[in-house]
Amino acid sequence: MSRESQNTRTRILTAALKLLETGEKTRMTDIARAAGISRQALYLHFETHADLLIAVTRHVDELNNSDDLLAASRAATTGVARLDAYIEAWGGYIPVVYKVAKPIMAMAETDEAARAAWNERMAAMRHGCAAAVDALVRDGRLRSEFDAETATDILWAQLSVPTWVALTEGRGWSQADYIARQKLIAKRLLVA
Amino acid sequence: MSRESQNTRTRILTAALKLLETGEKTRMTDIARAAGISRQALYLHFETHADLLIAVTRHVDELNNSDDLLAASRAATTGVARLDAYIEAWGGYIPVVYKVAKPIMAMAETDEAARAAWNERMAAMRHGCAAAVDALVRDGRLRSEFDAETATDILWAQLSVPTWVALTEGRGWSQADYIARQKLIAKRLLVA
DNA sequence: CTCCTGATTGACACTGTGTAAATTGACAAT
DNA sequence: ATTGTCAATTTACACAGTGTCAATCAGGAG
Repeated sequence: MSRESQNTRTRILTAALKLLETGEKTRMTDIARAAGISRQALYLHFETHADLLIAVTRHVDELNNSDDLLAASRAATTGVARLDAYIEAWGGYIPVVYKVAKPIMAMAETDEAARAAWNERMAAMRHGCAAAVDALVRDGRLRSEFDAETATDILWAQLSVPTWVALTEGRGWSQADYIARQKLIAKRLLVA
Repeated sequence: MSRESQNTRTRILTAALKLLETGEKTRMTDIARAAGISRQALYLHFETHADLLIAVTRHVDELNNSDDLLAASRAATTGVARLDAYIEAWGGYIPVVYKVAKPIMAMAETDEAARAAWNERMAAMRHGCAAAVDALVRDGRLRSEFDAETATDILWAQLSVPTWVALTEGRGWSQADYIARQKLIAKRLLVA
C-alpha cells in the first residue's frame, strides 16, 4: 500500500506488459526476473497469476485512455456515423489489447477470475454495439429483418476478438483492410 | 496393431468421447479410468494427450460420416442453394464436433500438433466456403464489393466455431435461430 | 534501539504430463 | 508340458509450473 510498494507494483506491470508485447513467456518466474524481484515476491502484490494478468489489462486500458475511445463514437450525430466511429475505435483498439488479452482468454477455460474478467470486457464491448444499434433505431435506419437485440448480437460477434484474429492473423488482412471491410459489412447487415 | 490392440484403442476413444460429451474432465487419468486401464497404458496407444484428443475428433468424424455432409451441399444446383445447404450442414455439425474440438482449441495455444490439427480442420471448412462462393460467382450473383477470396474469408469467419460459441452459448441463440440467421446474414453479405 | 514493512531465500505440497524398467499374460512352436 | 516371444501392463520416477510457508534480512520511522 505504501508509495514504495506502488512503485514495485507498477514495475511488475510494466515488465509483464513488455514480455507480453514481445511475445515472450509470461510464467511467474519470467515476470519476476523481468521485474528484477523474486518469484515469490510477486505474490505479495498479486494473489495469483490470473490476477496479475488481469491487472496488466487494466494497466493497458489506463495507458491508452480506453474510455476516450468511446467518447469519439458518442460524439457522432447520425446512427451510421456512430457505427463507423465505433468500428474505427474498437477495431483499432483490438491489436493494442490483444497481446495482453490472449493469455487471459486462454486462462478463461480453467480460471474463474480470468473468465469473469474477460466476460466483463466482452459485455462492455457489446454495450458499445448496442449504443450504435440504438442510434440506428432512433434514425429509423435499422434493417427490419432483425430486432435491435439480435442486431446487436450480430455486430458484437462480428467485432469479436476471435474474428479479428481469424481475419488478420489467420487470413492476412491488414489492419486497414479489417477496419474498412468491417464498416462495409456492418452497414450492409444493419443499415436499411 | 493386433486385433486386440485395435479394440483397446477403440475402447479408449469411446471412453474419451463419452467424457467429452458429458463435459467431464479429460486428463489422461480420467480417460484411463473411464476406459478401464491404467493411465500409463494410454501412452501405448497414443503418443501424447493432444494426439489422443485429435484421434477422438477423427473418430467423431467417422461416426458421423462427416464427408457426407459436404455431399448434400455439393448436390445443390444454384449458388444460393449451395450456400444455404452448406450453412445448414456445417452449422449443424458444429455442436457435434464442438465438445471434442474445445480442448483441442485450448491446447492449440501451446501444443504444435493440436494447432496443426485445428488449422487443418479450419482450412477444410474454408474450402467449403470457397466452393459456395465460387458457385455464386458462376451464377453471377456474388456482390461486387468483395472479390471471391475476400468474400470467402468473410463467410469463413462468420461460420467459425468461436462465432458459433459466442452466439449460442454466449447470447443464448438456439441452434435453429443460429442456422436461420446465419443464412440471412450470408445472403445479405454475399448475394447480389 | 526497536518496530514495521517489503523483499528474499529455501523448502515444500500439489497437479498434471510424459518416461523407464520390470512384470504379467496369452499364445504359438516344439 | 516347456519354453520363447511380444504386446500390454504396472510401479516408480522425472519434470514443469503454481501457490504456500517459515525464517531471515535491510532500511526507514518512531
